[in-house]
Amino acid sequence: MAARTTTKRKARKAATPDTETRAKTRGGEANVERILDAALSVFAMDGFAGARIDAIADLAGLSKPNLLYYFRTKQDLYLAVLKRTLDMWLVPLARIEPQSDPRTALTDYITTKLEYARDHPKASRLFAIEVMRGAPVLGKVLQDDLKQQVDGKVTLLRRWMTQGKLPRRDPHHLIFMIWATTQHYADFSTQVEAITGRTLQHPAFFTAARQSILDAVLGPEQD
Amino acid sequence: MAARTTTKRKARKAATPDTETRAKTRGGEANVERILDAALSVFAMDGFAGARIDAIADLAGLSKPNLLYYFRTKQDLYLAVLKRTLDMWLVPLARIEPQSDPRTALTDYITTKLEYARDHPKASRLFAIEVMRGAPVLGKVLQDDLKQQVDGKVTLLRRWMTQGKLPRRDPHHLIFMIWATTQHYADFSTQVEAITGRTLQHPAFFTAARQSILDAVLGPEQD
DNA sequence: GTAAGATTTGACCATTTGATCAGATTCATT
DNA sequence: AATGAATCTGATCAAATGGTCAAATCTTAC
Repeated sequence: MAARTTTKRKARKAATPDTETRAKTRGGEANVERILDAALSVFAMDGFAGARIDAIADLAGLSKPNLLYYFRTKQDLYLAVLKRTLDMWLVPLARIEPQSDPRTALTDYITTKLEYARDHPKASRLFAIEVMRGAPVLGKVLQDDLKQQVDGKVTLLRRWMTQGKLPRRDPHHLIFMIWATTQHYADFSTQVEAITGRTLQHPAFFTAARQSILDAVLGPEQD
Repeated sequence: MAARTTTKRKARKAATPDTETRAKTRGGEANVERILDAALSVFAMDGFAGARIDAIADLAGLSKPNLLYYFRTKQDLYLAVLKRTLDMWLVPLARIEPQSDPRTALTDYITTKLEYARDHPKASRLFAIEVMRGAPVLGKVLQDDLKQQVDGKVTLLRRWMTQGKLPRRDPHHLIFMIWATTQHYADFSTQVEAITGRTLQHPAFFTAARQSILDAVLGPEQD
């Protein structure tokens, strides 16, 4: 077992180092990214408690002590991964602005979220795991940053609805519905694929999912 | 630590044994249920790899060897918990039948799913964790039982839509939307509460969530 | 009451895991 | 080439973990 681990690492190191941008940056920075990628995979799969540093190190192609040279504890690493992913997570919502056309803004938002679910399913699962655990790390961020942003969008949506530019719905639940449905395709891709045989990777499937959400959120009128 | 564990257990045992139906059934059977409840809590929180047998035993008020007397391995216990929850999970969908009124059937289904999310959030999270891990245990069940059931409902929904009894939507994505939104309130209750300050426990909040989903699924016409 | 079985426990074990550390190796700069 | 800092490794540790076991305690049937 220990032998296999060592073998794996040596294999990567012995392999051509030109595949990655090894010479471009200092070794350290490239390693940090490799570690964060590996950590995302493992944390998203096994959760914080279930994740093993060895597994992350192996996946990153480093020895365990070497990984701990960059991140001193498992907690630090978990925090760093969450932090890195958080920005990407909050950006799309901010693009719903007062001067936007309501239906266009929501269409773009849904499309972006679905693309994100397609292209970054692990990040989606990481957040799911963190939030399902009661958000011990992100709790503050949810209550502060996220709540504030959502509050803003809720009043904006409400205004648009009052002006008849959007079908009347509870704005909070509307947002939750968008989050839930889009993330569902990432978090439950196993189930989705077991039932339909398709993934968001299929363009037609992606389009159908997108249209379904749009119909549900924007009502019957076509866009 | 070991001291605290022992204390905890002794505390429960020393406490009034009349609270639970201790005398009714043989101790063993009552313990099995207590273990399964505790296991559900812990597995739903920490996942399979992260769950600690000690934690489950403590929560169930038993010693670790005593728990292992009922379930010989962690795997066995995990399987038993999943199995116990699975039935409850699949029942509501079956109640959508050809002779049902389409809109009533979907309304009932959504209501039931949302009630389930409110009353059994841990079960919902357990499934979420299992599926997110790639469904290593439930994989077969998803591909066989669940797929077959869904296929049946999909054709039924499609027929109803052809007959104009339901708004035209992709039936698969319609079902996913119902699953995603209802489960969202269970799995992400932390986030939902951080943003709205409410839970499905609030009757008004429950009703609003229910109505939002109904509006999205059934279209604008009131029921 | 007592024997047989069911249940419970404390002690214990092998393995795994997060983390440490001293020393080796590599790298950049002069 | 030499120096100092950055990076990396093998060996190792203490704690935790899943699981075992023999013995103790409790139940039940006679």
